[in-house]
Amino acid sequence: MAKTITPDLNGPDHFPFSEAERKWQTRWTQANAFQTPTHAGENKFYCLEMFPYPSGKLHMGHLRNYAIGDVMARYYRMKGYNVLHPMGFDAFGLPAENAAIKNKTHPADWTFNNIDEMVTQQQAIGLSYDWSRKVATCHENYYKWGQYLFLKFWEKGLVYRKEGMLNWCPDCQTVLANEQVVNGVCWRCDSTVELKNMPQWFIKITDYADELLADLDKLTEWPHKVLIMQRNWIGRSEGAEIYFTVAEGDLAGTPIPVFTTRPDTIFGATYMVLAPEHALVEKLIASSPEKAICQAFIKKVASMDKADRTDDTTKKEGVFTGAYAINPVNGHKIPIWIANYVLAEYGTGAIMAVPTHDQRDFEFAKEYHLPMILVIKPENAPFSSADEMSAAWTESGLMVNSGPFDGTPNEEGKKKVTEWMAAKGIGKATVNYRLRDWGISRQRYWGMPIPLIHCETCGTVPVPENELPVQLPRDVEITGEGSPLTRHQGFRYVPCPQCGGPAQRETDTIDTFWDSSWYFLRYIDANNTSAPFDTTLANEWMPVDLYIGGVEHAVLHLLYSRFFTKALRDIGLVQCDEPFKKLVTQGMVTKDGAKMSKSKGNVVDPGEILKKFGADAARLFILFTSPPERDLEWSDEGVVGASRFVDRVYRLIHRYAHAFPKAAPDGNPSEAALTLQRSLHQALAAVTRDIEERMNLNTAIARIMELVNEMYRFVEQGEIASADFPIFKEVCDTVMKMLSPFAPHIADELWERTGRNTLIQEEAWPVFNPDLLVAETMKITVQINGKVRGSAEVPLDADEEAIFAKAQEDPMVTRWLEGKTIRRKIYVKNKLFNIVVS
RNA sequence: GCGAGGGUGGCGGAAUUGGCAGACGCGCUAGACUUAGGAUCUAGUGCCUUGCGGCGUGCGGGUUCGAGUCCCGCCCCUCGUACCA
Repeated sequence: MAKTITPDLNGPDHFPFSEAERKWQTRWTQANAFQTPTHAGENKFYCLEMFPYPSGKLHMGHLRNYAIGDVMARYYRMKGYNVLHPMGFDAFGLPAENAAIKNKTHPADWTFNNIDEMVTQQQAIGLSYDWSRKVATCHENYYKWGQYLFLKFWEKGLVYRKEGMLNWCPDCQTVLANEQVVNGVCWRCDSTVELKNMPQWFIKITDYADELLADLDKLTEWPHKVLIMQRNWIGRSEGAEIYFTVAEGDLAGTPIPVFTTRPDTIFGATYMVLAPEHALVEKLIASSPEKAICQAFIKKVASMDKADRTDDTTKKEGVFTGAYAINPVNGHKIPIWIANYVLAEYGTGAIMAVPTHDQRDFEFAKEYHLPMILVIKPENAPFSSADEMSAAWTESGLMVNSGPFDGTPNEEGKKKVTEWMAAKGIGKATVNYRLRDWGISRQRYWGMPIPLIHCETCGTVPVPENELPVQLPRDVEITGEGSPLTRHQGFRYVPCPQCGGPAQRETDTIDTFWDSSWYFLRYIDANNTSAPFDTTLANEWMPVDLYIGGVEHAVLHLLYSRFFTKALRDIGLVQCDEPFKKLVTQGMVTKDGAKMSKSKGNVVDPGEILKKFGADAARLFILFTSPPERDLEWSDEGVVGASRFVDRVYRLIHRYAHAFPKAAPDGNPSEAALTLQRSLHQALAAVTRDIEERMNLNTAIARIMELVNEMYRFVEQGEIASADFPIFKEVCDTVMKMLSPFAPHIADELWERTGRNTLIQEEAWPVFNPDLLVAETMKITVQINGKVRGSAEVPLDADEEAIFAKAQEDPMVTRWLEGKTIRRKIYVKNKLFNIVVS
């Protein structure tokens, strides 16, 4: 009678997750299990999830984001990498001020309380962060260095001040953020929001436009979608600036530059259009008979909010100014119009209109009966003059009616015309960007004070480095109207650092995107008190190897961070050109097909799920249900499935745990055990590849589930032969290890139950044995005319003849071959055998 | 309009380079057990057909021994963007 191992069926049927979570989270903390070494060393992996705004409550999107990051961090730790996996809080911003008004709390108290609550929730998920590196952007120790970097940007000439358009509520007497303008009216008092010109601080991100665009090509591990969004956002277009001039009157000869991407059509410019806000408009209409009509039109356009004005259902409208311009290439006198379809912010705010070759100009010209001249004529054109055109021709063709350029292919003409104009001094080649400089001034309290002082005699003076931080005063009155800092006498009125005379502090705070543009560098050296971060350490750890977050940050945050990195490189603080090597944009978590939101009432609180099913089940479900990049539909039933799986694993291993310590080789293992061992190595190979190469965490989990199902089939009889037990133990141990990045609590719990006194995460990620991946025989699918009709079990690497012979033993195959002539045999090695018959 | 992504069972999703479509999970059906639980276990579960078999990856064509996968032409959905001169 062979010796056997009997299961202990008295153990618990369910994984006691509450106790286990408490126990292991405490142990991990006590052991400093996730503390990252200061230096990156040979093998480093910087794994980062976008830090949250501390609203006080985690939502499913957070859970998903952190679960994905945690699996990757834990996996690479087991692979022997030094893993930097930090967490922090993007803690400045408007909600804190709103809460302050609503609840009569101080923004600082509200924010720090929320941070504490969120940390508690994050810890409850079992996330493996190095908490000693936690940052909060509203903390003095952080924003001191944000101010320091601001001064470095200042020295580098990247900061300037100019008038900028802001949303202004005339009733509240305050500047509003774009988000506070709802359908063109103030969110609080419903009065119509005006655009107001106010001096603001800007950062010269446009200096880096070309590099930001060109280096997108280096980001080979970013989602294609994000690269395209950034490319469009930067919006580079090559073209020409052409100087039209005012034809007559007081302003005669005054240049009106236009930007065009179609210099080849310049001979077809039959009128020009200025944006209603164009600086020259007021002067042009001053003595015009059309003055009143123009002023009414300008007022009408100004009162429209931007969304309405740019809506594609809005009709193109315009009025004649009464003034004329000279087309510099042919001296033609053309009328100057103003119209709603020309934008002040793009190009020069003025266009030359070529109705024959621009659809918008075409429609406008038809509407207002403006002249048209055909200047690009395609071969076999269905029209021979402008009158016959039913739409603008925007494709290629030969230039006509274009003086010296007649007959030139228009693509060639673009360059030739530009050179010709440049030689005559009436135009030049130019590159235009949609990207504009970054306006960073915010007339708010809860943000980083901008470290500048305005002195009547010295002008704008930076706060000396040794006086940083410029502290955000606590004793302020927050009413929601105006900036509290302007009312704070002690903060506002200070002596000039240069001349000692009376001066005023800048009372604007900085855009919170400033804070989030360099936090990944601070994590590297989070407790440094003499610099924002140590450059040597930053060079060791950067770039972030894996950055995970929502796609909603595709342009702003991710563009600003890229810009910051490049600027800091030029300042000499880091070496890398790009901050994030691989970017993963996780999909939304939806319920009933819609994004979870309070207004839709479809919010599922992760806290409830954690309480009910435990952290491991919650993590497994959210990772298993959808691949990271796709949207995830929440299902209450689905999480039950994950919880069942956790219990299944727990029961299976727990029942045999007693035998683990004394497991020893004892005779030859059975065929069934060897098969199980082979499945293990196949699963391990697949899981490793799924995590590391494809980041398909859903299929990785599926493979582990499959293996566990097979283990259950193996132990169906309950007893395991002693000879088989070492293999069974190997399978269990590997399952625990493979599971540990996904479900760390149960992994450590079972690791302990099976007699270990180490943490499972200290184990190396198991390596599969290629020799164990394949069996001695293989099953070849047999097709006849491409349809599966049978199979052939043959020795490994059997040749074609052998397989064909074996295939004919299958009665189904013989039946389908009967009376047919074999035309062809196709063998796909180790996979499939197709017999073509007729 | 433009740009990008996607369309596979009742549902979420698998299918690595063209090679057994539907892994894994949910749900459902039947049964076992029972301290009656959101417990556990067993069997089944794409559609049509009594069976043989046939049909099946948005639609229509094509290439191929073989197509969810490649090519051509459509349709639909989601996201981003929006008069960018």
